[in-house]
Amino acid sequence: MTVRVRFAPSPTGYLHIGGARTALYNYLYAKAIGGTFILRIEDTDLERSQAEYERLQIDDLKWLGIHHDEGPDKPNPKYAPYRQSERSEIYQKYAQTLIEKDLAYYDFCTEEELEAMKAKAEAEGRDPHYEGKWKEPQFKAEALERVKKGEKAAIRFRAYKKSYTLNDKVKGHVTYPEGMVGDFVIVRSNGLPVYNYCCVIDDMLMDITHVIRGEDHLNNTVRQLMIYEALGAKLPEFAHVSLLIGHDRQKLSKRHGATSVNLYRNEHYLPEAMCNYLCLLGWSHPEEKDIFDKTDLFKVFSLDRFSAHAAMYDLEKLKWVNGEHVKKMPVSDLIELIEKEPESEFFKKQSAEWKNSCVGLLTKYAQFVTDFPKLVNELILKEKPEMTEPLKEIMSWETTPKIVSFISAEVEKASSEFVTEAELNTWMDHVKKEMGVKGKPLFQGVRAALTGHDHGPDLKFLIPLTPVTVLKKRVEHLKG
RNA sequence: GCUCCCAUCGUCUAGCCCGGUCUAGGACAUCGCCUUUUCACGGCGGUAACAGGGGUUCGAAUCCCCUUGGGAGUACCA
Repeated sequence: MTVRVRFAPSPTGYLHIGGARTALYNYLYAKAIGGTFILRIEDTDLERSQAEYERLQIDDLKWLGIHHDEGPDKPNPKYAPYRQSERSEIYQKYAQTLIEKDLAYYDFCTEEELEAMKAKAEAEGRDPHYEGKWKEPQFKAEALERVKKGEKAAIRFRAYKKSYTLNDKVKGHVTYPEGMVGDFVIVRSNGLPVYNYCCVIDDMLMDITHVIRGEDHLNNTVRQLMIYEALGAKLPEFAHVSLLIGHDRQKLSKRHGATSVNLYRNEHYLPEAMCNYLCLLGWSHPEEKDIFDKTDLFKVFSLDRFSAHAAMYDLEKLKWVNGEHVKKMPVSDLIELIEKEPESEFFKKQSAEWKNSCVGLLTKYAQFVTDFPKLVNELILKEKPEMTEPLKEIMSWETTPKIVSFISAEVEKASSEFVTEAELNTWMDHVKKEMGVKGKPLFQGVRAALTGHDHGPDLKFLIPLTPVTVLKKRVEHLKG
């Protein structure tokens, strides 16, 4: 039997970091084992669901390189449709069967009655389980009659009075004691089914073999276990992955800042880096690697390397992972990405040789693709760098003004667009031999004259990348 | 409140299932050193953890119990 896994988001907002991680785990498992990855849309909460979010989430998934084999846009006739809002008849049909078998019943209680019941139970120290009259068999005929007349009623599942044990792939044996949940609603009075119910119907009908999802569903699983039992359906394997938490150790949510994938996408993080980092939160590589790509994961991903405790989302490490992926990327790919960045007009106009050399030099300093245009602007194109304290210090040395006027004259003489490394060496040699300056005053002086900075990348690579026109302006600026 | 889950460096984690090889390994961050005629890059190294208490055992990070702490769920949300 082939493995079938699913990611089932609710289109109530942007794709969340945590959702992306869950989707990734499902996707990786399917790929690693030769299974099928299904995307199902859980839009039964009509008030909060929006079609636009479905599109946006699928788009973010695509960006991350998490591609589904089946879904609303790629239906397999055997399992379609993939939106819960389009599966109402199916849920209704099964609900009817459950009622016929007395495994569920209609409930006409109003919200107020329910709340009163709950308050009373709490006051008496009992679990707030449903104790309305409609669960009694003698009211079944009346209920059926009222429904036939068109009266609205919720459908409630008759919870089994027994304990359950789940053998979870991450948590091990989880025991749900008897009476943990009371009779719960599976279909709302407006006719729409509820998550814990349609989730089971769909997983059953879609032949889902492994349910990989967040730990926030762990307690709910007992309800689902009951429905599986009532339906006589085969249980899938469950893997409840630990939650992602923020710096306050609370479940990661909007108030923790950037938690939606599109934000990182907008900031031009590399999708491979996002996947790499997300995968690392709660899962470990068998060889203890920190940096890897999907091709590697397809070979080694398995469900037995999850950690059971929550993982704190740490932007610092994400940034580092992104930097590692930037460094790993082929130069030609990197150039292509840099050219898509805003403010890279100058970069685009340069020769292939210049670009290669530039990327080769700046990669060490860049953690993001967006850093390249910034570094080019700062290190190569800036004509009037600020007079910083360390720079003032260098200017105060008695040798520096002499170096500056020498360099100034040389730069004025230069006729080509760029200075070559050989030319730069000649200048350095001159300062060294004719002016008798060496060591720190030599290098720092030349650096100050040509870059207007006290630090930065190696001069012999940096200066040949800098237009002579810029060099001229810098020396002028420094002298003035 | 009740129920469930969890507990190794500041953070992500390896080790735990199958006790000894763990004076607990790696990574991020942090600090220091080296190299570099400058500045970097880089290299090397340091600080830093088995929540606490009981058992079991010749021996426990690893098995059991309790305490504490954290998280989640407890909806006609998903």
